[in-house]
Amino acid sequence: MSKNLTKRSEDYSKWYNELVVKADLAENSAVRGCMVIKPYGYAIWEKMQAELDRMFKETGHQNAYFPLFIPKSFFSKEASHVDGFAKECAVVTHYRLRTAADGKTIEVDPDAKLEEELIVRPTSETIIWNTYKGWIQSYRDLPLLINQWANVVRWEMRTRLFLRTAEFLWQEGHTAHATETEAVAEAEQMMNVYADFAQNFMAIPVIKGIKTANERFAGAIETYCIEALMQDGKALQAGTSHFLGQNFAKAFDVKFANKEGKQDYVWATSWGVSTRLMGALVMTHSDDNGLVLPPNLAPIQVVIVPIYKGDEQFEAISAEAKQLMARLRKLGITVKYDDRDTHKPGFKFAEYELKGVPVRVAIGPNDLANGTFEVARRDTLTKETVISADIVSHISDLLEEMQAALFNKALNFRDSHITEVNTFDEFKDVLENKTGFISAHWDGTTATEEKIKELTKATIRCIALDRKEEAGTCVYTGAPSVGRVLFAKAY
RNA sequence: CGGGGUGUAGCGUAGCCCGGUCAUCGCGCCUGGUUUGGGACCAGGAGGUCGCAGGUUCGAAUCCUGCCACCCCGACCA
Repeated sequence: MSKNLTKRSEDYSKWYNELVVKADLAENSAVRGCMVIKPYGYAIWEKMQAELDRMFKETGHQNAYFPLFIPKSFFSKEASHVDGFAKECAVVTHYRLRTAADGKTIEVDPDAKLEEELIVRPTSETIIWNTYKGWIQSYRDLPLLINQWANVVRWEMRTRLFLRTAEFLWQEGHTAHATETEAVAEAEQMMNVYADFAQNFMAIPVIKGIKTANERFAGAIETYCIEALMQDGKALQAGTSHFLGQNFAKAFDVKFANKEGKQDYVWATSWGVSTRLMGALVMTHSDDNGLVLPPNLAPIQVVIVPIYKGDEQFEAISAEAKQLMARLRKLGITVKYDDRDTHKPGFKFAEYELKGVPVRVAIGPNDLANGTFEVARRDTLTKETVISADIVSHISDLLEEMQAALFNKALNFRDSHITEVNTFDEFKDVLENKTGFISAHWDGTTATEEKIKELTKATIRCIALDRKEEAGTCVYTGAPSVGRVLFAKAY
């Protein structure tokens, strides 16, 4: 086995793919564009799910589940929505197979053609709003705050593990409100929930902002987003929250009686994050030795590796290891004791580094004699010797410290890759040579945005919510601008 | 869907131009032994319809045609 993964600088894509596969997170399946999420990768996703679900419930949301199939006619009800998704839908046309004339193969039974084709959901706005129509009559039924954990299918031309697969797992929140103000507040709240989750739980710094009209979700009035920066200097949209106005309510005729007894259309939001966050995790923190997991997300937070000669030493070390394991578990820390005698310690060290286990404790005869443990941390790859009396609090503190250290490291990288530019030459130079976000004035037109994209491949990632008001002139056209926006090449 | 590339054992590959002892090598796997503080070593062993289907030929991994899959670049996107 080659000791190092492909150098990031040479080919980041290859590095990423190999890392995902070698860290045992996922692989391409036999089905075009789909992926198999392997147990270790899925365990990370489960941790993310649990935390997000907790945050959704704390903000008053409930989970529900809606059908996988959407009648084609639902889709055509919201015009811009269908425009946005029509080109990437899987469609069910038949409901039965039969044995072919050759008696061996199976073919689609032409007699079993559906009256109306079913779309495999690429997102669930339409089927959900069709359902909400029956649930909402009065302002007393509002707000309706629902989330669903589901899989969706988007027939993408080109796929990439975690970042863009034909089928992916996600959650999608769909809420209905009596007023515009309340719906906008909900969309903003969920963007903040996502930002908190990304930063505090995944240790991924993000920029909160709104999308330009060009980048907006199909059918939305406003799209809020969180944008992250990967180690190769490309941006990744990590989550979105949409204010949908009354577009879907009108399309599906969802009205309610307000306090004055008047009929009005409800106001909507939708918001989602997906298994793409797994890709963000890999591309934000990992290094050439493998995955680097923030302690909050690590399926195994601490691994204990024994170093021994002979059964007697093994027994003594195991006793010590098991005692430490029990004490750590009492604090809610997940620990694995790797007592396999089929692999040498060095092999195990490398293996757990590849998997991104945050803390490794080694116990050998020297430690046994001295009453110490060797503690190694994954992020810095440093080792230190800790005495028995301090070991539990040391590890507990270390996990917290690492969580913060990973965030700060990513934050420093991100902040040092936001560059203000004032000329288009500078824009192109920074984009090609330094990479990252470019903060530049823009005249606010879609035409300019598209022209810049055509010339440089950079898109406007977002208009940051915390940008300062600053008069200037557009970096491309020289027309007046009220503030800077963030450009980047993106995944 | 357009351009480029690849497909040989579980993984990574050599061979293809120039058809014939060519199915190569490394890792992994199995057995035995010695090892164990950073991916062990020695010896022996198992494992392949050379992506699939046709064609050319006495003979095809190698040449031709079609198809499929994957990767990269573009368009699209969470």
